[in-house]
Amino acid sequence: MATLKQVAAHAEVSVQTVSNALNAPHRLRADTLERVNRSIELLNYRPNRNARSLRTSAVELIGYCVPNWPNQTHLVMDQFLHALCAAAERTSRHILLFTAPPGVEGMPVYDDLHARRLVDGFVLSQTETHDPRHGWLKEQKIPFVSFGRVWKETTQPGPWVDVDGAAGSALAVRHLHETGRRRIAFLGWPKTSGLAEDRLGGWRTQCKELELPTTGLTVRCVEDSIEEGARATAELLDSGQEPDGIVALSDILALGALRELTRRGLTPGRDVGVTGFDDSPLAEVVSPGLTSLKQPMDEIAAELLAILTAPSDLAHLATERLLQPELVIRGSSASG
Amino acid sequence: MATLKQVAAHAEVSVQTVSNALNAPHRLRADTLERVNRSIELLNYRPNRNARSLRTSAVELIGYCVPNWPNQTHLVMDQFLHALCAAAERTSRHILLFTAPPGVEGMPVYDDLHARRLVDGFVLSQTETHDPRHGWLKEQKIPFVSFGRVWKETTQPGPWVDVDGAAGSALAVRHLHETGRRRIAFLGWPKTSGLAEDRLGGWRTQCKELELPTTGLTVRCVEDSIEEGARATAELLDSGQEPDGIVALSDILALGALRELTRRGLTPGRDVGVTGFDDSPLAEVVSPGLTSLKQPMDEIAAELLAILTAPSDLAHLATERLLQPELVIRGSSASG
DNA sequence: CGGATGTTTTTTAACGTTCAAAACACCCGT
DNA sequence: ACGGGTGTTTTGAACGTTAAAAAACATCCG
Repeated sequence: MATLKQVAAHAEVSVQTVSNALNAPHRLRADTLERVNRSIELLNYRPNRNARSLRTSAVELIGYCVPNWPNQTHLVMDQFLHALCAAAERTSRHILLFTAPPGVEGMPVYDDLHARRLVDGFVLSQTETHDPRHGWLKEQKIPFVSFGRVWKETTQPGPWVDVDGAAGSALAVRHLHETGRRRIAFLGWPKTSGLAEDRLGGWRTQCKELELPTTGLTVRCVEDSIEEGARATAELLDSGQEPDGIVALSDILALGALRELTRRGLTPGRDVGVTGFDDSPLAEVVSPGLTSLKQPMDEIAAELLAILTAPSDLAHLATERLLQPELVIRGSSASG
Repeated sequence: MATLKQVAAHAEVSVQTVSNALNAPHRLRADTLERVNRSIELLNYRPNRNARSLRTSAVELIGYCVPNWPNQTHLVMDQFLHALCAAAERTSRHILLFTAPPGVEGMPVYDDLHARRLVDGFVLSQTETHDPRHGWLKEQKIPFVSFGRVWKETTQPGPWVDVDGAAGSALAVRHLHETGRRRIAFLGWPKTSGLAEDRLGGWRTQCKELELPTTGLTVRCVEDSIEEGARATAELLDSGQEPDGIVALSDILALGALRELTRRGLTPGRDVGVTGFDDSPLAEVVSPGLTSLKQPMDEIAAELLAILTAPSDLAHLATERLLQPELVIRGSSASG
């Protein structure tokens, strides 16, 4: 494995000159640069990242804790990871995975990774209502950025990127309204989830704006399962509210809605329009296809990395980014 | 951030002694060790991994290419990653993610990561029929281990760990047989997939052994979707073969089967037993729950890491490990 | 007490890179 | 011819660690 020294010897220049050829080529005379580059090419030289990191004390690795507790966002985690990786690579960084217990128990792990210089900073996701990580990391002055707001806190420590769930629900409501629905229900989760409240709020606001009814049109599901979505839908259909549209808080719940509708001989998309959230692989694979709100993963990842890798003198700018989801329309909400 | 030097000064020993306290404590006199450890504790010292890696030329990072092409195993990717991470950490290693184009196009990326010393080696997954990576990496003498065999090759370059798909199918068939089914069908994929042939073979062999019929009881689905699974199931039901059990090659296809059965007024689990593959999160969340073959992720990850981190003098031992899937029984195969 | 033996600790020299400063080369105007 | 600038290249030191060798220190035994 060639080193700078060997390249330098081959090109008959000093070691530093080769280093400059790579990191500050404008400093070299054109002919020297070319000669050095030829030697680099010829010897198939690649800089040793450990030596570089030791010297510059920047490892260009970003830690991401791979979640293991069961959760709704798992179905799109691979999309997120891929986007995150790709975005990192665009700034010549990489993602380092690790596991940590949830909550404050996990903090030593974050601390350790940073202290041993395995990572420069962290991307947090799976943000929870009283997530202790943000405050702790900020206090330790460890760089991080959060995918997802810490809900119910008036001001959140540190930078974040999130998707506007309220706007997403509103988008779904408008779409169902445009396709002729007038009694649009919402399948949600208990109040404890900030995410759920956000999406619910968007549904309510948009319904009000369009002068659509909301009372009796919301059901809270106790867990994120197809079964529970079906049960909630049944409850809705039996309540006499006669919904002709259903905005579900997750694709899984929406799948439950589809199943219950089908079971009752109703045709999703024709009789009742249904939308889900997150545009998981399932949405495409189910029949009729499930209309769903796609999170702009590439944009999210790009923003996360932009914030994390911003030079520290700009670190105060634009550290809170609320991105818009996109409605992917499929058969489940075909014109009614 | 404390360094060895500072700890050494504090404990009034040489730098090397502190290093030894961490890497070869048996070499120190008990009282010295204790004194050094106190200083380490007090100064909250953590070794700088870059400096260590530079010196020892081992980074203790393992590369894993995050797949982006649509594929059946995505639904359990998060489980796999979590298991892999945890296994890596048990040997004080970590997983580094990267993206690369599929096939031979991606080889420069692997090469680069290794040459720049970002990783010690690789875990490959998403193994394809004519996967060029294995041969290439072996030729380059870059350490790797494959999750999944390269199919249709008599001898595969390099070590691998895989799950015995044939045994899995056989397990499903035996289970359906034990619960009273006698006409067990198989929902598969086209012949081009080695994985599909493996699982199909297991079904056929086990059926023969139990003297169950096989002719006319297999359908090949052209893609891995619920729709296609339902279509195939319909085809099966219309063929006059009257299957009372269905072994599906994936959870998604099995879901299609469940849907088609329900649509026809048949009760999955009572009238027809259905099993899927991979025990994705869906299997649990659907109703009735889907009986499915769980891949032993923790064991897989542990084996992958054991092979990858084996001292090179043992590298020839046990580098091919075929693990057994486990049948997770749920409502879809309740006693007939 | 002197040496042999074994244990513990220190010294020296790397690993491969980049930073800061110094050295060198060249051109220009006076 | 000389001082000053500008552009290019080299020198020396440092980043924090560990391997190998050397040195220092104990211990034991005859």
